Amino acid sequence: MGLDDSCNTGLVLGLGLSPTPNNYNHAIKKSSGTVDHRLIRLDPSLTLSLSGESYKTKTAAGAGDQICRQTSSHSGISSFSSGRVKREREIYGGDGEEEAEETTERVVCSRVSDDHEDEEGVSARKKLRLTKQQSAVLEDSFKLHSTLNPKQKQNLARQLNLRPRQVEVWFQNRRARTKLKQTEVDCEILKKCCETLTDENRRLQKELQDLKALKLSQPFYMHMPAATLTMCPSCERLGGGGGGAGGVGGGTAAVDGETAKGAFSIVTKPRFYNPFTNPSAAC
DNA sequence: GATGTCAATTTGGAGT
DNA sequence: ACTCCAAATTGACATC
Repeated sequence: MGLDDSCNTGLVLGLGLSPTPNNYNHAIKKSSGTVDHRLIRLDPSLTLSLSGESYKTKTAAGAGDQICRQTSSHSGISSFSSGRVKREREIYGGDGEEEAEETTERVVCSRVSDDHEDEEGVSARKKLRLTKQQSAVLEDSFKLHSTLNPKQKQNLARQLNLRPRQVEVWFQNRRARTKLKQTEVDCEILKKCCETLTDENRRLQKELQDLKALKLSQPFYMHMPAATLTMCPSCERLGGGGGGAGGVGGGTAAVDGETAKGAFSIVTKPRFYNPFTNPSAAC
């Protein structure tokens, strides 16, 4: 609570602008660096390297971790797939190599962030809860860039006394929350749009019915080709209504020049209203 | 105890 | 092979 109460991430809200699973993913990815979804290049250089030696030692530490975790993990069901091993490598080596040796034992067995434990004096089993200050800093950072490059991740981790992996997870979850909220916003907009269109459709249907009723109520002579007298509702000019099913070709010419003499002497063939040549559109 | 929140985990796809 | 990420899920914790 309070963490994402305000979704003021600076994201542009709007239909068609929300990130879809695919373009969102592509928008934030670049070949050799990380870029946020606004395409701001943060750090073009991506240098994450490990020597084989340090990798081995840290992986070995991870093995110890595995045992420890299975007894102290808050979930207790971590499976440690191959992906998990990769994670361990990242957590304990990849980003914070200077403190990896120091923290391996500590982090591995306490499982929960030690700073948290220090602050609140809770057991290692208690779930980590970021402090308000940590959340605030992360939020600020997220406002600047919704993705992190390794350097930024490491800096944040050091600043907040968290593991880089925790920072990374926080950003992942934060992006997920942002997207969820965006989806909700889009859904609301679509709902309103649908309501508007439904109303408009209803109105047009009614208008059509009124026109039909009006047409039926006219005397016989008014049943003469009505389309020849179509009047543009906006400019109130008489239109030719040409191009209809019955009046292809000479229809328009028949109206031109003869209109002033009256409808009866003009039209020789019935003409039908063609919505695609609606005089209104021509105005 | 039902529910919501959130950190953490798992899985799978994409890029290199 | 490796990294990064999104999406789905799990489980601890808070709130009512």
